[in-house]
Amino acid sequence: MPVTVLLVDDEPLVRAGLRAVLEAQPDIEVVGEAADGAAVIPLVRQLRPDVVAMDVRMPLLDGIEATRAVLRTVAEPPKILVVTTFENDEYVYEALRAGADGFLLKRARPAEIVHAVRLVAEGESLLFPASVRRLAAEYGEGDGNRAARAVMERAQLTEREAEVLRLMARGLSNAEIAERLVVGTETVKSHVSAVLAKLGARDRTQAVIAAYESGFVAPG
Amino acid sequence: MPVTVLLVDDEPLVRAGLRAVLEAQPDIEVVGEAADGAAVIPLVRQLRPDVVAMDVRMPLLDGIEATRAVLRTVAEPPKILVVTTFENDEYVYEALRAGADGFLLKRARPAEIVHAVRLVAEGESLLFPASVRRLAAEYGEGDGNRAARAVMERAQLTEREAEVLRLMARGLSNAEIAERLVVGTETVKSHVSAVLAKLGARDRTQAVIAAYESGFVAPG
DNA sequence: GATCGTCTCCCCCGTGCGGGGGAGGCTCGC
DNA sequence: GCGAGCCTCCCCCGCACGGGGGAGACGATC
Repeated sequence: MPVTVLLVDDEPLVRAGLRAVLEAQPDIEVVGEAADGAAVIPLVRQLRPDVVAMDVRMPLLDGIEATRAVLRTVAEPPKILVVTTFENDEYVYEALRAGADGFLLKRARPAEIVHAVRLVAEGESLLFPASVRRLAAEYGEGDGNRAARAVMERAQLTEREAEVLRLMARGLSNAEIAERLVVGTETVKSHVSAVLAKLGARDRTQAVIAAYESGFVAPG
Repeated sequence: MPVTVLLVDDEPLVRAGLRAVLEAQPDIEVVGEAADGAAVIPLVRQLRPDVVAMDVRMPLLDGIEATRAVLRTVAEPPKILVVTTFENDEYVYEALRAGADGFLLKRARPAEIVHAVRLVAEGESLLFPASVRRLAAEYGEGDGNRAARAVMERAQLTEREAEVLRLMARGLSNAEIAERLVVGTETVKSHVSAVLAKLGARDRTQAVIAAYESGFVAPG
């Protein structure tokens, strides 16, 4: 059974782009489109998508309000993936507070977009740490950090995973972590993979960046 | 021609350990030992070692004063590698300010110790980022950070290398950095290798940690 | 008793990474 | 003119890493 997606964006071009990227995957199916947040609720009720890819800036009802509305009124709501255009970062953590499961920059590569859809469909919350870093760097203090912190809290790492992430953030290799925790390297690899998936990180470097950006570990 | 090393530590056991580790390498030769900082200067003049591995805490003349004395009085002074026992972190950045080229925890693995000696012998300054992180975590704010910052300043990254490190700290892969800088991936690999060598980092994750710990990049 | 989540360990497999070399072209300063 | 430093690109090579599977043991929860 494929992952079903509903696209919500006021720009037809963006919808077409997302559709092209997602439908290229055999396990993802775009079941509908909407041009405004106001149209989302009936469509969600009718189509029962697994994931809603939702723009934040839209006329009538923006992505944040639409997210709140969906989560408030729909039983077994879909996962909400907030799509942002890079300029409107302050909306991002608002959306996360509203209950969105992750966000994504429009300028992300196709592979990243596909990855994001699959991850939220599986119930993982995510962000791309590098994206947060970029946002934070370009729009003053605070917001990017709050967004990252919000995602880290939502990441729901288990105790063991958090322990592994802390050791990763101290520069240890898998073998060294295994030695430290007195377990096998395969076990460590399992935990590392879980951490990467939950944080939406591609590799251990991005995971460590997320740890710093979110305040999970602090410099100095 | 092998790298020649002078060992300076008041504990014979530590000297014996360092000697065993270093002499196991065909390209490293321990040419002398001293039990106190006061004996260092004549020995340096006589033996002309490439590297002095110096403990910080010693009777009569500590490692910091000994470092200052050597650099002040000897022409073409050797590289100074400060060996610390983990408890005395506040001495570390003092030693770096005094002109030491790097430091090393006694509990480092043999391979790391050898690596450190080779690096400083080649003229690179270094530290082990994970070690700094550890120090900083265990002894409040400031000191570890200052030590890391001092090393980062001493690392003398070129403009290009600094640019590459910034992109590494945003989670980009070598291929992505190459794309961004409009150069080949082999070029990026060269820069990355240079950054790792200068920072004494084993992999890109440790380099990013060093970047955060030193304030080279800042979270939020 | 059955289910779920966590922690543990195992397999295969591709590839990005990093070490080890080398080399040409460029600018700058001596 | 000549070297030093930097940037660029190339080769070979081993390995840690990470994806994608699966599976057993344990405790908590239902």
